[in-house]
Amino acid sequence: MAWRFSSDRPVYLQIAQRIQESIVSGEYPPGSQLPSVRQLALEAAVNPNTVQHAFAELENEGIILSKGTTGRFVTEDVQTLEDCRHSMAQQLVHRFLKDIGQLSISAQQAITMIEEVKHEYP
Amino acid sequence: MAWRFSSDRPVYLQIAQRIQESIVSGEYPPGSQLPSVRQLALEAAVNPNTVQHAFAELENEGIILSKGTTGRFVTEDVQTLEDCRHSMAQQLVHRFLKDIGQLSISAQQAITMIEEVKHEYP
Amino acid sequence: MAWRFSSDRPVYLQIAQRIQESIVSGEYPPGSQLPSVRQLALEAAVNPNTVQHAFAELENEGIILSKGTTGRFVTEDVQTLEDCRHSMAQQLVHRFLKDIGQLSISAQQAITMIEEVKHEYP
Amino acid sequence: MAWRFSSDRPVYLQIAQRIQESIVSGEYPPGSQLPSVRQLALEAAVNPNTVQHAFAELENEGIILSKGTTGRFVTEDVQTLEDCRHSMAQQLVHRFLKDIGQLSISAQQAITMIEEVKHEYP
DNA sequence: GTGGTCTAGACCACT
DNA sequence: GTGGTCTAGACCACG
Repeated sequence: MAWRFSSDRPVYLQIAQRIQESIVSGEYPPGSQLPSVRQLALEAAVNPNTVQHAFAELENEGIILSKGTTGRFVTEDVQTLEDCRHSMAQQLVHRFLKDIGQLSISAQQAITMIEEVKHEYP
Repeated sequence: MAWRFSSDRPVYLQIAQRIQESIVSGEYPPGSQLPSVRQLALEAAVNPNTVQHAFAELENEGIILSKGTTGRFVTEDVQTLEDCRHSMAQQLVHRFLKDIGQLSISAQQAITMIEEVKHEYP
Repeated sequence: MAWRFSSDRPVYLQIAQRIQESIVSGEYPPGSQLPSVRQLALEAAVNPNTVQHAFAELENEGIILSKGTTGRFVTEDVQTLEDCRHSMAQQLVHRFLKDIGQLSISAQQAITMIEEVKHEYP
Repeated sequence: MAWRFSSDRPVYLQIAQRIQESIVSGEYPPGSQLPSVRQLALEAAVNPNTVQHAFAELENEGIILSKGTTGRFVTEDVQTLEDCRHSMAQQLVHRFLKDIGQLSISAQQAITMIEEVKHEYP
């Protein structure tokens, strides 16, 4: 079944991000093989070129690498993956503080709100 | 200039949310008049019916009210607005904790990350 | 008139290299505008997508940047350009020493040969 | 496995050059027999006539000679081989100085760069 | 069957 | 007119 894409960002970036999320969340461990371009294209219901573009993006960031005709693999460089995870997290934090700031809620107040519900999260 | 809408939710809800954000952020103070359906429809480049639908949604939540042919106004009931602001904030908090949790980052760690950057936010 | 491409490397890389050479040689000074994708595609007699790919490569290296719909420009960061020039030169040096080494000529002998003809070069 | 040829020069010249390189690099010593036309044609995946043409070129330069039906042999005239090696080397030197000159690097600077890395080469 | 490259042509937004 | 994105489909080299 086709994936859902929002229309405000390029599809290839959304695909790249989904793959990236799958990688940092451990779905594809370091060194493991990723789905093929064609398979992902089928799954996401987009053109193979679009998936290629997405992979190129991730290869550029160094978190995946292409082994010629064998397929694409998650990097085994755990440090790179860790850096990636950290930068994604920081991005989420900044976006959160910006969004909640527009509701006139300070970072300190946000922390308080998190304290109140944090028991619901691991 | 047409607004940008993501394709995964009804446009009228996205419009409603934007108006709601404008209200709780103080752009439209309590008791103030909102733009007309036609003006908003023009601005967002959507059908006036869609804006109408969005307004109905907000009226339903009680944060705006229609004064017949005079136009639509933000409620003067500060408590309602405050409730709305609070629920929006809580929604942001939960979504944030869910998203960052997928990066294997606990709520406590999230707080630590916020502490580190909170000086950048008011 | 169509450019000439060797068949042993991707066309988009050859285009990227030609542009890069034009930039470091000063044909396109720092901050200057580059030809448009379509114009280059016409000139090189290739598909616009191929030129796009070439530009993306250079943008990736940071020596050019895209100003939205205004066009593409050479970076004004002279240091980046200098780094680029230096790395290209080193690449030439290594390839030269490798090639001439296959003729059983040592680096020292190569230097001697250059000394003998260097008056012909500025 | 077919050889790779660039499309900007006649294939027979490219084959001639490869053979020439193999000879001056010592792969085929003075007086030794060269592979047959048919074998080379197979190896390079080209028409035997093309290889014939390449051999004629080298025969013309005097670095190989045909012994009737026995096959083709590298000349035993070491001086001819030496001349050939020298002219190939000079060609490399001139091309190197031209290329690196386009990066605004003088012959003298080129020598300096070679000095810095020459320990990596025999 | 894999990734990679390239073409042809389309649509979009305007940084 | 610009860059950017996307589709559809083709060919290649590699094992």
